[in-house]
Amino acid sequence: MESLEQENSSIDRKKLTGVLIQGQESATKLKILLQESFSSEDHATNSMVGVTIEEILGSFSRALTILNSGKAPGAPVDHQATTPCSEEQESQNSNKKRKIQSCRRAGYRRRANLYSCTRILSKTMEDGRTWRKYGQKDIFNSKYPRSYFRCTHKYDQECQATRQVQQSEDDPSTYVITYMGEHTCKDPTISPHLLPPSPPRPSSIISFGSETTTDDQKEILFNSPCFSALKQEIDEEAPSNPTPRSSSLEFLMSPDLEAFEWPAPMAEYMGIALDRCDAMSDMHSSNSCLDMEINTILFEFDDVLSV
DNA sequence: TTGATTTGACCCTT
DNA sequence: AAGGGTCAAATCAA
Repeated sequence: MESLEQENSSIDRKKLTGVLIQGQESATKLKILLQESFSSEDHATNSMVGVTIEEILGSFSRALTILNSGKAPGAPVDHQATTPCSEEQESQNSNKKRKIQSCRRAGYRRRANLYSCTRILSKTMEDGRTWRKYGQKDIFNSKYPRSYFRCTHKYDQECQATRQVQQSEDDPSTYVITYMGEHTCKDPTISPHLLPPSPPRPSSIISFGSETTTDDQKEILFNSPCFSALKQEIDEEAPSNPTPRSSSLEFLMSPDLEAFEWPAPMAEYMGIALDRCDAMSDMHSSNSCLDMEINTILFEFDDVLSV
């Protein structure tokens, strides 16, 4: 009985590893294709695509590492690290400005890059979410300090999303925003209908090379309010130009994608797609499977769209 | 050991 | 009073 389960688990693991490796190869190929296809004058897009691809590949690598080491990704750390809390210091320090509890870090566990992270460039720090700033730090060899934000609903809804915001050194009017973790909260201040309408734009941003998806379906996906909103900030630089400045894949991978209220089946499948993107990683080989991986995602979209 | 990240107390603004 | 920003210190990863 138990051995059967173990055997199944082993098979699943092999399958999963195979899928991840395939995805890794696909992402590598995607990177090469994107490098070739984007014109060299569009530096912003090029750099964002590059960053995004590196993130995909990094995620793949981590997923494989985790899989091979037998650890569950994002497994909750042991927050109640048992150290009993002594209270002696507080009263002694009562006339100091800040009281220090001897056990204040008992549950503190720095995240070891287990969560997906996505970096974007934006002219504004606003993203429709409510954040609480919890720290700021001057970064070594960096002109500008880095600000640390957590989701306002971290405690009331146990939302794990955080972000770091830092002014770009190249362009101080631009913020480099790194999102980590995913919003699990339902923020009542977010409402899709508040988002601006999306202008018409070409039906596909990236040619996915899929025979299973029609241009109309791509149009639905990438002209949806979700994608429009996600690219809103980046497009602000050129609001009159309906041509997207960065790849739809990037928006597909934005953690804030979850912030939007997808129709139920779509939400489910977007979750899958996001997971897949998140599961890709470090590039070491380049092979053939781009179409397969992307097709897989689109195939799932097809399922949704045909619902 | 160093630099980055997170915590929690304190203070300010609304 | 509640919520958010600041800051020193604790903690962690490299």
